[in-house]
Amino acid sequence: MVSNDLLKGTLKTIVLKLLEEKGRMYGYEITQEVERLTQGKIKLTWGALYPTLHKLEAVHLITAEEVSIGKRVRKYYTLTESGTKTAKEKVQEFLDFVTIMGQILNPKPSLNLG
Amino acid sequence: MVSNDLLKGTLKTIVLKLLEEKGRMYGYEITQEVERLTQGKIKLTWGALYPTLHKLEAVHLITAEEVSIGKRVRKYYTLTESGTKTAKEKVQEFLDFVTIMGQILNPKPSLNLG
DNA sequence: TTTAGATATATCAGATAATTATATATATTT
DNA sequence: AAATATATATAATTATCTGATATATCTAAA
Repeated sequence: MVSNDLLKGTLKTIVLKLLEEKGRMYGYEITQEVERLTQGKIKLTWGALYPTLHKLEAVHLITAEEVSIGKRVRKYYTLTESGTKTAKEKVQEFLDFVTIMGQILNPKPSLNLG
Repeated sequence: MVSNDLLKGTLKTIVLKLLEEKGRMYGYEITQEVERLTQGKIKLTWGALYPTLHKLEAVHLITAEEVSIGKRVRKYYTLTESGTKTAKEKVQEFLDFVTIMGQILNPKPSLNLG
């Protein structure tokens, strides 16, 4: 498992990036996808994820759409236009952060973008 | 400037790593060195640094030594044995974290360790 | 000489954000 | 029938950072 401390501040970046990739996701799906992509090394907690989704919705970076699945209601989230822009910015911000941390932690880090 | 959010959780890692490199440092010196190494992109605040130093001292990862410089008292910090071990662990933990984040953020990140 | 800026440590109030626990409810598998 | 997986949500607690404030010394310039 990844140290929780390090994850702080990356939750929004993760959510926005996944939505950018997948187009449309609901909360539970996001936690599952993160677990899958990281081989279980990152597990998002609901207590962190749902408040974050609501916050992102409140500032119009994502929009919610309720879909009935049988008797259950599922909330699908999609990026808004500004959300798409922010997603890119956040990812770049993270890459910059890693580069700068590398200057402190010594190993010359190179991030090969695809 | 690096997003403050991302810095959360890395302060201990930064402090321990710098002490490992330099052997002996005082608080103000640490903030200066971080600014220098990152070209001013990371500025530690005293409100975060000093509590962290006190905390690290409390759990015996570092020891403090007061040195008189003229009329001024300066507190030099040094890694303990377990502090040295923890420093290495924390750095590795960060490198692992970056690798895992890369699996979410897409670009295949490679960290070339010096 | 006095004053501004750099050096130096420290704490506190407030804000932010994550963890853990808890609540609720349906669907599926055993 | 019970357990597990699916699904969303909130509250209390804890951790940690920011920004403000306080205090004091040293040094260089006006």
